[in-house]
Amino acid sequence: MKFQAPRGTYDILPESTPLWRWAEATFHNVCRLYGYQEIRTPAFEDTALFVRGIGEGTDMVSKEMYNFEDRSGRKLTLKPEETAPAIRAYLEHSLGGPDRITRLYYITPIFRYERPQHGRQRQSHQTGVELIGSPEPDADAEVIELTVRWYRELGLDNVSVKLNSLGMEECRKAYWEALLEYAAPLIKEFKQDFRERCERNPLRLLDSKDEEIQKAMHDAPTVDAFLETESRDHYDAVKERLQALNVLYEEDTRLVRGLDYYTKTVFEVQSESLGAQNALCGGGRYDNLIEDCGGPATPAVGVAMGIERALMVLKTENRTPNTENCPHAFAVCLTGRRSEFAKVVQSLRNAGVSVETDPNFRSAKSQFRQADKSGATIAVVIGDMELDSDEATVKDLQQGTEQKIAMGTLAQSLRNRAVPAADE
RNA sequence: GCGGCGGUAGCUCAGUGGUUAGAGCACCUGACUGUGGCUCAGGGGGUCGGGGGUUCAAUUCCCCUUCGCCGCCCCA
Repeated sequence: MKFQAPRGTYDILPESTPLWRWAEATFHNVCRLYGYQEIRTPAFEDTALFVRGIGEGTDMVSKEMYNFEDRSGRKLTLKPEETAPAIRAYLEHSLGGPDRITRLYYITPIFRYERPQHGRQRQSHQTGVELIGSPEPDADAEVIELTVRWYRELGLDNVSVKLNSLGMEECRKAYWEALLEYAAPLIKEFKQDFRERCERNPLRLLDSKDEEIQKAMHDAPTVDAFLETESRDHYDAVKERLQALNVLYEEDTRLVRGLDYYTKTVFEVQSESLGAQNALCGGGRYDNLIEDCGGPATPAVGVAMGIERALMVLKTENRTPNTENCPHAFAVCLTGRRSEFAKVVQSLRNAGVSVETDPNFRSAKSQFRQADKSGATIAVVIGDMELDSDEATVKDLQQGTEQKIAMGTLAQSLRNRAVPAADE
């Protein structure tokens, strides 16, 4: 085999596309319940958009981006996330304003140059929403509740949200310093690369999986002590709203997200069935991003959910729904008069009956075998006999029974037996 | 980017330093000159991931590479 999908990419084959369409359809429906409108943006953007939006020091920007130059030297990047592009489009087309509420949602591939492993690809797919224009805790709660609702619709009904508040810039700075101060005596013993990471973002000290570091940081100061009143009140109100809505959450003062733009609320949903890549989604408030992208100061909150990871959990928990996509009828051709056969099939399709055929016109046995395997519930037999008598032979593939039906009423008769069409 | 494990048919996997590399499932054909699922008989399909080395001889041993998996980092 000469060609294969590039490293970290993979094909979604016909056996699983119905599952994907189902997952996406549930997301479209959930978003509609809240009045979110879909947005689709290009696969690539100016590199600077991500550097600005996500933060220069983040791993995502410093080592995970697919950067390239086009023929005229423009610096471009395959999008590693959708929030920055969505905000760019929002500003570029004036979809809202600081005094208006704008609700956007998306389903998109994203690209990150990482070492692939289970649950982590170089191209993956995310659903997500952005609620723009509200500083209120009710907006945070809406986004979190929407997230949980999608998981529930997918059949993951016991997800628990990890919740934290990072506060605003001032308090974050103070907290960073306190953290570094606490860790100063320990930090010398850490490995070089980890030390550097801590200098870029001391919050990294908190969520390391290294046991030594975890032990050392056990008694480290936590953010909540540093939250200024406004963030404190906001955080309390978010929790109160979630309680009112019966959304389960766990406070986690160690919850840190890898993107610089978050302010105040951050949240994540995790699953044990995922292994090391245990995050199902990540989100939070980003009150400064829009201004940083050149727009007017506008508060916003959003979430991004990994489609692969949601499907992985369904799979490991054996809860994938039955989403097969079968033709309704299989037309068996037992005549050399192929044009006449083709016209019968066409008339059925014109009437909305899905019909599969064997373009190779193999033996009757073979065509019935194919009909069986296609999943069709009905075989329509068209041979010389049928064409001459103007009556099709219709076989029920489950029962094995046959009957003659006049060509004129064939389509109507098949439609009456039709299973409900797959929702599109 | 770092460390560890792996790659034999479309899929799941046997196998051996030495003739034409196997099984199950899947696929195709036939047993019925126009009838599927069950059964039976036959058939197609593999550069043993790729390259190099050791050897009289490599799918098997060694090195490199590629892809996957696990962990770290990080994240969806």
